[in-house]
Amino acid sequence: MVQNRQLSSSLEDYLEAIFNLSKKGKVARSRDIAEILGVARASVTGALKLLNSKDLIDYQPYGYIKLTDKGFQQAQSIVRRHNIIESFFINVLGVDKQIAEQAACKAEHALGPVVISRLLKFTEFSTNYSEKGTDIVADFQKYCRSKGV
Amino acid sequence: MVQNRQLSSSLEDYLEAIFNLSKKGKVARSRDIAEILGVARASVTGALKLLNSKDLIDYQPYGYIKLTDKGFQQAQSIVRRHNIIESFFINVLGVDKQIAEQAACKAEHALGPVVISRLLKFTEFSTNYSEKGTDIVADFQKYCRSKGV
DNA sequence: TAATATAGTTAGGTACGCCTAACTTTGCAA
DNA sequence: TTGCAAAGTTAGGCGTACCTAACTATATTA
Repeated sequence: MVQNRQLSSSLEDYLEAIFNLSKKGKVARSRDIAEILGVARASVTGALKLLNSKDLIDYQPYGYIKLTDKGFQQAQSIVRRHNIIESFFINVLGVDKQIAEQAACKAEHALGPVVISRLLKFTEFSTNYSEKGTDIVADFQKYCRSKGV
Repeated sequence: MVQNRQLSSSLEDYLEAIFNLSKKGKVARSRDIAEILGVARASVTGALKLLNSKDLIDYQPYGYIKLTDKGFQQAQSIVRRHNIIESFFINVLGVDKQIAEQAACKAEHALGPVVISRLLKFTEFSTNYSEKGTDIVADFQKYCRSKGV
């Protein structure tokens, strides 16, 4: 293990990809990580070494890639952030899933805990509000259409 | 002039800082740019050369720093994005100005035009909505307080 | 089981964005 | 007007995050 300070955006992306691949019952494979992140296989190897040295994955050359407990925790919290943002974009702003996903990938590295927690609350809130006879989301969509967006 | 592809986040920040300094009637000075962005003076020099080569500022060593028309346009659109995001954070999410500013600085490089335009619309919308007897913003604040956020 | 395709690694290189240290230029004050 | 502090530049270096090319290990399949 090497250091504990914040992961770079890039390493967060690798960790997230590993998490998402593992979730599908599959073992995360280097090839797939490269594919998902759009980088060369050699770049994945480098990242795996770093994540390993930070004790976030168990990894040795040509071996399986497995999240450690610590890595799993951290990946979960990254994915959670991602989902909060994506869900806000889709369910409140009404952005297309594909664009929302893409935007969430980038924004998840930019938004701090305060904003994230407010976004979550806002998404909850607008759902609750809908139940009380005032459908914010629907009205916002209407508003957008009326403005030609 | 060298190339026209998208500015890096970093260069956008420099351009934005120059714009903001110029706006205050002041000539943008290297020292101040360094201060605002929290980088060494030498880093500013490097960035100025790049911005100059991209025809976004008029600059020569030891000379004044002035935005070109093209640079001004681009800076304006960067600042506009920034303001849309910051305004949404403050006026809809109810985040503190200081945190909102900071978050907007980062998010402005992450969010694409679709999301930005929706954020703008949403901020407009929630204001309009307030005028019609349903104050979303106030209700959201209440909701947050009730959830202890 | 040997040949071969695929996965993964290593080595070496590039671009970017920052840094420090040492230098030059500029501007102000004695 | 000179001389010193501040502003700005240059040179050189570092870390991150990529890349390609060439290699090694693993898996497949004939």
